[in-house]
Amino acid sequence: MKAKVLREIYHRLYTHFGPQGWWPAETPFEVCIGAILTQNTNWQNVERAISKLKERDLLNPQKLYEISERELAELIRPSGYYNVKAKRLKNFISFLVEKYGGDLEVMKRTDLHTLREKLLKIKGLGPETVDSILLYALEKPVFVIDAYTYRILFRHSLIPEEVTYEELQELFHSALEEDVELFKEYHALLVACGKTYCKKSNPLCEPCPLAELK
DNA sequence: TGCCAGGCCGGGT
DNA sequence: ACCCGGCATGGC
Repeated sequence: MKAKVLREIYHRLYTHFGPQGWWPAETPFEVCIGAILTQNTNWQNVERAISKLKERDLLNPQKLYEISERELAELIRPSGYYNVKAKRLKNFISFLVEKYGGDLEVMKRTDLHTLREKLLKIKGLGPETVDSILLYALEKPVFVIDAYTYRILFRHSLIPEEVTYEELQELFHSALEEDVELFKEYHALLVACGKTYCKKSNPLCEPCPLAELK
């Protein structure tokens, strides 16, 4: 029932927006950094911050491990919340360097469920950030839920207002084939739809590519 | 100009 | 177990 609607939404969005080819980053490590920097923040601002790190050739685990938190905060300033985010980046990078030698390939080999639990314990990483890292940097079959996912489904009366992250994620997991590329593309399409139409400032979602869902 | 953006934490009930 | 203020920049 609901599973069919979720597949229908995917096809509608794919037809409307075309392939998204997410995540916009050159390396898996860059995905991790972007996932933290984009917390409640416009992607354009994140790009500025990442450019600063690239300019100085600092976009790798070892360099960011060695740099001071103050200096890091200054570099990522354009992304907003730069003090808290510098701390959050440091927390993640320390974990990566100290437990996995700074190697995402090594991290990738550890059991998915326990890895997710460990990442969630890092201060500053919540479910969306962790799942973005798992899906887009580590290629794990985990569906990412974000504000757009919630808003789009809610506006189409497909979920109750109080639905939790885990419940919503379970909805997608049970409705879809366990396919990393599908999960990546679907989430990216929801973001595209949210940015273009399903905005707070456009409460009626006009013109909505998902109009008259059955 | 004010509102918004691909969250999450910590302190208070 | 919730609820809510705080965190901050840049674009529209």
